[in-house]
Amino acid sequence: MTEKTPLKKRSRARGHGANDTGFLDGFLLYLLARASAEASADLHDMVRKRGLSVPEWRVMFTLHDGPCTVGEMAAHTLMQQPTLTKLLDRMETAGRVKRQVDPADGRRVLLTLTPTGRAHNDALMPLSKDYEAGLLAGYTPAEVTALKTALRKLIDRGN
Amino acid sequence: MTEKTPLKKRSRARGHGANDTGFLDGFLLYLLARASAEASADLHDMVRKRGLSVPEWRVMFTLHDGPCTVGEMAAHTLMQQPTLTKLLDRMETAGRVKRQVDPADGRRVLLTLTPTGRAHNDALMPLSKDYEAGLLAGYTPAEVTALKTALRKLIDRGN
DNA sequence: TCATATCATATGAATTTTCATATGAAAAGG
DNA sequence: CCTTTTCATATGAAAATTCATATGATATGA
Repeated sequence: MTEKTPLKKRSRARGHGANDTGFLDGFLLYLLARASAEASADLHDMVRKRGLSVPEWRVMFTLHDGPCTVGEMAAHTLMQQPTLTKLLDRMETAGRVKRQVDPADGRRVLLTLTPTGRAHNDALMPLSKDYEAGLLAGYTPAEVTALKTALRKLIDRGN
Repeated sequence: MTEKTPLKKRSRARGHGANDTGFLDGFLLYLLARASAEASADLHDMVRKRGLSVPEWRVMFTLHDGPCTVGEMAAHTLMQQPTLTKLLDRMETAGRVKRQVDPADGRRVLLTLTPTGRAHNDALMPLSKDYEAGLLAGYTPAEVTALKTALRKLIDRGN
């Protein structure tokens, strides 16, 4: 009877027990991981509702910006290469992406979206933009810029 | 001969092909996920070198701040509950954590560190602090505060 | 131009995670 | 009380991920 509300189930889990003012709460890597997970949760639910897993969606979103090789994709989507290869097998079977050997270098495989994949993507793109806008509603433009700059700095530091 | 350098292998993967100035590079959720992954990578490598998986380490780190239930732990470590239950099975077998039914509520299970677990933890704690200090070296204290505040805001927004 | 080293992706067995659901404990209602 | 509902954790089969390594393509050097 209860309509089943899969969205927003990860809501409480805070405010009691221990773990509220401990070491972790000031630890940058924890804040990053948790902010990333919490901020993405609802969008990820929407993505799954449309029949895509989050890794699949990441792959397709990356391809929106143009084709790339398997290795580049692995780095971009934060996956290990064998994990990605197997995901690509499934996505190729599902008709969402296409693999073709790079004519310039027979070791590389170039990935592109199929029309089907592009359609999925186009449907999700505005959704994602709206979602991000909603997330950032409580911040001033300066704050947003500062946050993104700081994040980019962290990313580059790793490379 | 080459000493094997497992650290810092995820280094290039940027600067060519497409995907350098596309949609993704400005997308907050992408920046968050990637910053989290890149910033943590080397510490995670150190953790694994000491014989812990990253999820195990997260569980133990959380317990450093005090005992908690399985559900609280799942929320804190960003895992699904069945995933955590099975991880706990392994960690209990390995002698790192202890489970005991909450005397106040027979449904809940309270988690604590064993002495062995605590020892691992104590060894990793200073390492983690140093690592974070290194990460934040390029930022002013004000920037650090602003970043952490922004991240906390994102976390709270989800709840 | 052959070895040989290196690089990019694929493969397979073992491990881990997930999804759906079961189990058992407390709360609520009659 | 006794039934029903809700809550917290566990379980089991299926799916995805990982680790180590294989495969096949391209540089490199004698």
